[in-house]
Amino acid sequence: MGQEDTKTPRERYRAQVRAEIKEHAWEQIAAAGVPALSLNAVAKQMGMSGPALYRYFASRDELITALVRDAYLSLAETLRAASATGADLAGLAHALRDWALTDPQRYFLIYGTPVPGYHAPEDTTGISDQIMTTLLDACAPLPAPDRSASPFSAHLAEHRGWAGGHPAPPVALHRALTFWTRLHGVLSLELAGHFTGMGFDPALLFAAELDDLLS
Amino acid sequence: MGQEDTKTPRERYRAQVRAEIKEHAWEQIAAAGVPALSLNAVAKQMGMSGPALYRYFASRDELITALVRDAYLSLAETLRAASATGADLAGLAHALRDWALTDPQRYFLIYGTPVPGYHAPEDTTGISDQIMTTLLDACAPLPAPDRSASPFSAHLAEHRGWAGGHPAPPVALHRALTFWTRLHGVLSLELAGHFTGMGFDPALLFAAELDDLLS
DNA sequence: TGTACATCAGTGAACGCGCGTTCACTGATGTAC
DNA sequence: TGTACATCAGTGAACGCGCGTTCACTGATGTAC
Repeated sequence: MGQEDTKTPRERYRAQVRAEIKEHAWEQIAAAGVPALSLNAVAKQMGMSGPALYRYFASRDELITALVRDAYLSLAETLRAASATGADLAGLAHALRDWALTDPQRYFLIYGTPVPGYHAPEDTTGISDQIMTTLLDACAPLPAPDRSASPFSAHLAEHRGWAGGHPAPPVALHRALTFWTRLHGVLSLELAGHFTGMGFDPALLFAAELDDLLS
Repeated sequence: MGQEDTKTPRERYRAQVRAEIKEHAWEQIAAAGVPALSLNAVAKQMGMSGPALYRYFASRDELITALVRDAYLSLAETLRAASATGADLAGLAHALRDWALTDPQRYFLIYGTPVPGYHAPEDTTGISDQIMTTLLDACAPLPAPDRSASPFSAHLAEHRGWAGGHPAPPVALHRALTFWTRLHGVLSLELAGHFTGMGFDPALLFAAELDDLLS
């Protein structure tokens, strides 16, 4: 029953073409957003005929699902890698910001406007658990904030299912959550261009929010 | 040169049909998002032929632009009305949350994923100025926060163009900005469904963020 | 090493669809005398 | 109050388009003996 651990040339080729398709799909998304993603356009860009792509993705939706999963994985891996090289919470914050600025539409594919009917594939919950674990690991060693434990921290202590059994204290749970929501708040508005023309430096606002999280 | 102040029946009729078109457009957007908005589908829903809508909107883009402006106006008016009835910053926060929960896709039409090419019409900047003024009015009378003035507040003091000449002190500018970004962070993640299955109560998280803003 | 066969990537034609938008028109509503 | 004319809302046909997707096929790549 020994399974072959080396991929056949065909398998390698398939994986490579799949990757190339996703590459071009990302370019299209970056240029005009998800709604403009078209299988035929991707095929044309690759010098192939439209139907050829159906050897690699069963449908447009399956391609998008693969892109969503890849985006999630990329973010989780980016944070995990930063954490592995000794980054603290501030390091994670900047890794997150850099990742988001690299490709705003990739960020929005995860955290942007949801399509009312669509539900993300199930395995993304596992990946966001992994992200949460990385955040909680970075929050746990921090000293408790100035203010005494909030009522919401108490609420979190009783509803910590999302932490996946992580032994972080309530204040760490609270901090990880606000790390997520506050930085998302600043980042998403910045990426969407809502700060342009306002005059201040978005990077400084981000830094200020981060500072507040660490205090 | 006296201009008639009473609208002709035809003008009244036109305004009413325009409103009805937008009404149906909102229903479609609520059901399947902006990309699914189709002039023909709206017309069919109204029992009209497709081309008839071109008497009221020059193109699909112009209809969307009108919807964006209406959404902005609705939010600004909601906050202004709350403020006029004596609401403090906490009152504005809850008015904002209620407004967003009423129609998530309307919220996302303003603050959601941007379409790379598209730029909002210019008059929206005037409306968001109005929103900012309402926020600043509510922030001005609050006592300075515990922590001393942050470096970012100093930065804002020198880059206060977005405040439209409002005489609020730097800490108020900072508070109005974080009011916006933090509540948007919590709200947008909640509306996008990123909290579902996590176990905690999004309303309590919102309240906790608001509490922190007021301290 | 060479031949016979199976696998499978990619093509081209075709389908049905709904989209935004134009155009020439009909018929009702409003205006002027 | 009645007639003649202008305005304009709405229709139906039509255009061109690009989409996702299917299908029967060709030809190259890999496998088995």
